[in-house]
Amino acid sequence: MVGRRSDTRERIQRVALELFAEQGYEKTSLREIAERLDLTKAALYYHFKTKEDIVHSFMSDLASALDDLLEWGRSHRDSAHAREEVLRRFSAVVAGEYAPVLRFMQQNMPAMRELGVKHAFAAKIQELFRLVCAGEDDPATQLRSRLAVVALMLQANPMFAADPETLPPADVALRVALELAAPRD
Amino acid sequence: MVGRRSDTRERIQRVALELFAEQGYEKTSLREIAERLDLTKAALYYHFKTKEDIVHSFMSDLASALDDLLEWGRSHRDSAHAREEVLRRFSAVVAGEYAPVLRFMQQNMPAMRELGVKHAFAAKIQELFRLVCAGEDDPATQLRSRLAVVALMLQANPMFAADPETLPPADVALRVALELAAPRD
DNA sequence: GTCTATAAGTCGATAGAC
DNA sequence: GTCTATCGACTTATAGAC
Repeated sequence: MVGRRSDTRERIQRVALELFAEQGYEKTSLREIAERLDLTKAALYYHFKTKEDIVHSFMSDLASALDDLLEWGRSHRDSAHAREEVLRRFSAVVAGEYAPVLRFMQQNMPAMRELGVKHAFAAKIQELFRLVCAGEDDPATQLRSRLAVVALMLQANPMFAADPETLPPADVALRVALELAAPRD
Repeated sequence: MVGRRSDTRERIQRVALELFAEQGYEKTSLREIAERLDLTKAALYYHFKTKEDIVHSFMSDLASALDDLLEWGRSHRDSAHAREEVLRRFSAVVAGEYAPVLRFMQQNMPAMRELGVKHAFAAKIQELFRLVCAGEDDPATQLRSRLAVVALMLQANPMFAADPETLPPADVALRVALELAAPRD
């Protein structure tokens, strides 16, 4: 609030995220983002140094949220309850305010690679896998643990919804994820 | 074999598929594809009318394979054994010769939408979901059925592999998919 | 079938006025 | 903070020689 003369910067972020996810990063031009906001390209360049900079701005927010999550997970290792809580918190991240960012990523993997943000994100997801599978080395158990995480991420992807128009409720995805990560009997 | 003067057309398809999956459809120029094959752009235009045409050429091959699969599934409805066989055949498709096409799709969803091939593919996946979940309407059961399909599709996506460099063996993915689609006890 | 050359357009980014 | 105007570097696609 303090010192904020206008919200143009955040409006650019929101519109860019939406268009990048819908049409793809490369296919979305700065001209199109500017037109949507009744601005010119030059105005965009006042708020962001480059087109890539817009992506970095919201990717670093997500990275911080994931780092907090992983830090909590690391400090509560080797507890079944903690593994469940990690899934719960991850579900809250991907279904909450960061859902548009998750959607952008799933729709723009090649762009993420070129912008140099894919590797860092992949590393965080890999650590999440390790926290959830908790040292189990049976390949099937590991795959189920990864699917638990995927079940939550897929909430941001309309393609895999039951009804293509309506994403499944977050609590269903969380319940299925928890049972996938639970030890077999 | 008969009538094939050269294999240039297939070499273009293979290289384009690889580059599209790696760098993205928009980011890959016809110049780059031509250079990789020691050809010129103009030579590409002899074999394909447009850049979009290259994509359509391998997407229609995959569509035929999926249509065969769905046709078989429709004619063997309401049998648990048939539902398992559908998953087995789908696994063979996505882990076999069509794996590069699946990988292209997962990396280029926005491009697929714009090329007008996304909707047809999404419809086939939705029908596959319906065949696998076999009329169950419990949301959790439906989500598990979708995850069975996703477990198989993810074989084409290195991001979700246990070891980022090595995709999990197809038989593990199939086994987990089968148990996800099986009725609960 | 493959080439050279070029048309026609879009893009990201910058300079400088206000 | 936002504008107009522009630059240079691409891109897809075509024409026509060989």
